[in-house]
Amino acid sequence: MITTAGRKLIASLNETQAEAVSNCSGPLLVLAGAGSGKTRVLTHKFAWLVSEMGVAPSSILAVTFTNKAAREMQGRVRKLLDTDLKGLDIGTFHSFGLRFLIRNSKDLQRIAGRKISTIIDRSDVRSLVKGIMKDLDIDQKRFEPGWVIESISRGKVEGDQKLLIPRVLEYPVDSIFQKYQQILIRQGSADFDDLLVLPLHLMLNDRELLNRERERFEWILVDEYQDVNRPQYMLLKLLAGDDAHIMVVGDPDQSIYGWRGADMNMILNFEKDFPRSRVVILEQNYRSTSNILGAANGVIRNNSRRKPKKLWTSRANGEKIHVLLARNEREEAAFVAGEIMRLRETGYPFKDIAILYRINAMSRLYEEALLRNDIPYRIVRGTAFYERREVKDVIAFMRLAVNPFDSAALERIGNVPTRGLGKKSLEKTGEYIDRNPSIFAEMIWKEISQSGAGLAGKAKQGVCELAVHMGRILERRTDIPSVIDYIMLEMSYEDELGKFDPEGWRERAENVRELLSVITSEGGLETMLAEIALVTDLDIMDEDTERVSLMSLHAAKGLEFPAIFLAGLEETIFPHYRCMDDPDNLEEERRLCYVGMTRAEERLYMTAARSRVLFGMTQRNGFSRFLWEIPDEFKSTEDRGEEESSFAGGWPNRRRWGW
DNA sequence: CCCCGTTAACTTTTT
DNA sequence: GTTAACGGGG
Repeated sequence: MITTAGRKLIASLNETQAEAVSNCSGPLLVLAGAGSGKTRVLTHKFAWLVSEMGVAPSSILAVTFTNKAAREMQGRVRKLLDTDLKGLDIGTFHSFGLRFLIRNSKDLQRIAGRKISTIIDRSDVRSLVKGIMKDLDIDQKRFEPGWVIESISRGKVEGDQKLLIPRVLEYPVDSIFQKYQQILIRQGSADFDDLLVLPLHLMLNDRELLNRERERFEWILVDEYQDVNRPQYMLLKLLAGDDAHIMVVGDPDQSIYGWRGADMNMILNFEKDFPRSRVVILEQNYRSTSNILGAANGVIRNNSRRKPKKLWTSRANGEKIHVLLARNEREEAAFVAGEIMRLRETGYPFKDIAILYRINAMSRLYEEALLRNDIPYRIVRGTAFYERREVKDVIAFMRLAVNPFDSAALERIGNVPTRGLGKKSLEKTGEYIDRNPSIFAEMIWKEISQSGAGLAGKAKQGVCELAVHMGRILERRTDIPSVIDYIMLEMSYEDELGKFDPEGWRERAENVRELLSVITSEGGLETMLAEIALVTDLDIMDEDTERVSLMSLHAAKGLEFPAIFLAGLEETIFPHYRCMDDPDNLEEERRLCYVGMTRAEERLYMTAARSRVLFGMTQRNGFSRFLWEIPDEFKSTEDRGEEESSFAGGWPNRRRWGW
């Protein structure tokens, strides 16, 4: 029996969407092609569960990949249910993990002997690993820190979560890992992987805890299932239990995070993993014109490992894909800017337009072209907003205040503004803190402000001052705006910004204030610090401003724009040279291209340059194979031809031959 | 011990 | 063009 409310919920859906929403009899896999209404299905499912199945909203766990997706889902669910629901558990895997660890912190201490006060991000991990490598005398040229970090992460993620030991590692990663882990535990910090692995560890070792968590969630909804990695999968499996009230939504063709450990097999094997499961395939695309869809299908068709799926649309053909083969990257960028102006005249506001590229290093080129044409833009870096120096500094002040054992924070801002604490003194201070018998931050800072941490002279004075400041921050811990004021004014960090960056300090100070708008200040300093690490640039982008968006293809996942420029379509850039040797990686690149193309609703431009100056070198790499994979019927190619050789003198790094 | 200049190296994608 | 590491002067 379906209620009126239920009928209303379903009325706006097509047949397969409705099937996905109303079928609650067992595990459900929704294969949702690009633009087929996947978020719609998720939100309606949520509402259906509440209004038709009588499930309490708080016992539905909904996980997404970005905070932005979570927020959007939350908003749409609220609207559908037309209530002011509290306790909606919609968030990212990582924020779920974090909240899990917070609410089970006693068990975390008991079972794993760990306490989480800080989440460390990529750059923290980087400096930590580099420091360790230095200590262990490991050549950073032979073993790139980036590679080491990746190996550590892989080791952790693919390890034995019950025993909490990594996969077998080789020298030198094994010894670095050990030290790394030791430091994390001592500092009371967790990396991103810990947020997934530690909850698993707890549930695998404590039956009662597992049951408690299982009972919490009657239903589980998962977005972007094609991008889950092993611990995420295990988490879901464990929480779902035998009766498996779970619906996952995803598209294998949009799996683009394999390099980060995402495993497409999870979605390909769903039916085997979850017995008695059903599959619903959404193939009608509501987003793009049929030319765009045809072109995208033409590209993705070249992948061998996929579930065949034929997306279709009832929309008109629309314009053909405009392929531009430019002479050089400057011409390409100028074309993009010019075309944007033209589009605007034909009725596309700037906010409907996006430029996508494979590597962030390319953003500057298009940025400059837009600047020259007075086109407003914003760059969306997928990376953490708080990786901006000023934001990071301010957070480091707070982190250190709350957690004196956070040596990364100490090193970062112990001497900011300068107070006579050099590298050596900071090191000594760190050691002194580690030896401190107290575990309470207040007492540690108080003690140091009197003792001077065993230092002498100027350094002693400096460390006392630092400790006093830290104490003051703690006193304000429930009032975050006042903490920020204290740091900016009393600790004269604002002056410091002015010294460091005389032109941009105003904007930087503004960024710090922006921090306040991102965070929920209830819950005080500690909660905020934990959550802030999970907030990215993407999450604070304001959609309504009249600006063109610039972002990497990865950052564009889940977004859509009426007009899209896909730039830099040249071999070794896209596909990227580090992905070209291995067929699996190449297929991921192709999926990335597919993702990019299907972001477009009406207009799609794909541009390439015969020669490109990148990283200070002129390269001629040939046009991307993806361009040739687009069937001719869907594209119109504009070839600007060869560069005139008489201008060859203008190329400083031009190779002598090779083309 | 700190600061500032220089040089050198290096550039995928990110929760 | 950019940031990180290094070395010499204060």
